[in-house]
Amino acid sequence: MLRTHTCGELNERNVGAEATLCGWVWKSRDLGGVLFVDLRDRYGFTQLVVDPAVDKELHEAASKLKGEDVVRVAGEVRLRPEEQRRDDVPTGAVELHVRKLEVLARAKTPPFNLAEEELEVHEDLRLEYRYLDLRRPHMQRNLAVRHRAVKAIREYLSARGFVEIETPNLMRSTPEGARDYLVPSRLHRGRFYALPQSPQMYKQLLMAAGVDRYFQIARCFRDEDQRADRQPEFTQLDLEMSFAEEEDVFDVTEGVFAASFREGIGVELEVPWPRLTWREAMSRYGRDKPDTRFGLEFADVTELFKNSKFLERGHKYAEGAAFALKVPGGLTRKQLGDVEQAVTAEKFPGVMSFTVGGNGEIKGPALKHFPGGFGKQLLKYTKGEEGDGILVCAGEFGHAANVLGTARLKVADVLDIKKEKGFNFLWVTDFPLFERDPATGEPVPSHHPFTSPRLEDADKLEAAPFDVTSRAYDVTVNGVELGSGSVRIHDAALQRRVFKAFGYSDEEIEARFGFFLRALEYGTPPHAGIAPGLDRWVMVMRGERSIRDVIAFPKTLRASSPMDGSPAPVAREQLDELGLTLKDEGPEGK
RNA sequence: GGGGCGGUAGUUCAACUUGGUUAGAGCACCGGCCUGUCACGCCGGAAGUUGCGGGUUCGAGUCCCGUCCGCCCCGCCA
Repeated sequence: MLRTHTCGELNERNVGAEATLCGWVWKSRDLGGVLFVDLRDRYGFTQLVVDPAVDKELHEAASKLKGEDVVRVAGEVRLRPEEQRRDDVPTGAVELHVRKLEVLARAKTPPFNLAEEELEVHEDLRLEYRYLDLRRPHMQRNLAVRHRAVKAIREYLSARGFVEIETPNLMRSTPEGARDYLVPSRLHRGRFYALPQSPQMYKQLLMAAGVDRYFQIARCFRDEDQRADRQPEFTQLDLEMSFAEEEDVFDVTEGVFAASFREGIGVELEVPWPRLTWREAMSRYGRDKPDTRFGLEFADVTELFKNSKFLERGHKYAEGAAFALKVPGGLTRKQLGDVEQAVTAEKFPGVMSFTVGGNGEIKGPALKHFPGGFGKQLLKYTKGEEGDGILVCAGEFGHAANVLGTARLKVADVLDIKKEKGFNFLWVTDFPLFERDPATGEPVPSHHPFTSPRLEDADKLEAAPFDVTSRAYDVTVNGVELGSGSVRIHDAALQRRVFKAFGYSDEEIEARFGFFLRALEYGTPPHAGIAPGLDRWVMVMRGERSIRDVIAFPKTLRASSPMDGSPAPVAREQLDELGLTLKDEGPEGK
């Protein structure tokens, strides 16, 4: 190695020793005589001292160093003068008095300032020069935490008998679900592979293969519109267990998260995690991924709206419900305006706003729509007190809950009560197998078709699909959905019925899933699993707002890469070889 | 597909509300001074197709239209 130590390593114990360091010039302070240079690498930074009185030539060379030059320096480790020691960095007590300097690589002036700790640079610029962006200590830490988390995951699962197995990245396209990324085949003209949206069927086939306990740090691809927490390619911890039920998956998942938080950021998670049924989550928080770091729970006031028009409007197919959200101390006019704006973005139904006046009198413009006893009842349900605000939303169950859920999050936002109060992990269970299309009333699957219904509900699959509860579960933390899983169907006949209930014809079932059903006919054990998204996982660990900050080379929201210019046009010959012609060249032409 | 925010010096921002002479500041960069700094300090300098195209106007960074790029949200993500 060109170095004897890293830049984060030297401390009091090395005083008097000779050391050779390699690293990037970070910040330098030229006092005219003595020159200080902070030399940085992945491990930290060390202050170099160059004294012209010791070596004039060396000092001259050192004073020409610029930010991001890569150098190798050798010298003696000395204690800093007493009053100049820093205890906020591990190397703060010492400095290296340079005797030899070698420039390994010169750097052009970087396009943005790497000495700034904050990430506040236009993101397209950060992505274009990602290798510079990643040099910053903050990003180095993100990469390191991710590595430690993955290492802990592998160790934890391996110790519990899980086997890591790779599954194909070139597979058959399945038009349902997310849009596939397609890969044309050269050897089979006109045919295409798809990149996996998840290894779902493969891992179930591994259960059929007797693997018993499988996991994979799996790359997944979905060609859908992006968000701060969604990338075209992302990583899941995919795992599956045979002869297992919900409790077994919960136990392993809690264990693997606890291990990763311990190893990754030194945080001890409390397990087991609380559980909420989907219905409870919706009725109390208006989300299937509730942020429980603050209260603001709903009161169910459906009873007050019985026989009212509010429950009939906009939900001719589904069950109506009404919820109330008490805001202790109320909201200012501006805060209420912000909340209302957040809610109207979701269109209907609206949120009614009331306030509690002196001697328990309810006030609000919507009051005129209700009979006299309404106010008193509302107060009773919400336990409102003088000065409180009460927001109410009534309509179809899911919509009303969701709209008030949006209001709840905005209220927490404007009152600034979210903060960072640890990690509130939560299981959400008992999802309905089908949701209702609000426009048509038709059943639409709320999970993938391999999710087992509760066996006692299986009879209702055809007659009353909305009454079927699935054995699906989500793991969420602080309002972020980290992953979902389920007990799977392992019986071919039941799987066939569910495919049909999902609306597939016999022909479609055979063409797309025939091989899979066949596997189920050869003795597939009961099995269950889960697939938490690793990017969000690490994002939450690091308190980042975007998964882009925990991915080394992410794409922009438009799925492009400013650094390498992908996606890019390809040569005509490449298309010819694949038997492809373009209908048009796209907006960029060529 | 829809809505919102943004794009001004290498960079982070100001000037835009109310159109008006030469578009400013911090950091970075270049030059000079400075021997214990750690956001070193002081003096000076260079640095701009105001994303791009069009329009209105005597005059546009500023107003209007279009377009590109980035970010945030809705739809979408079985």
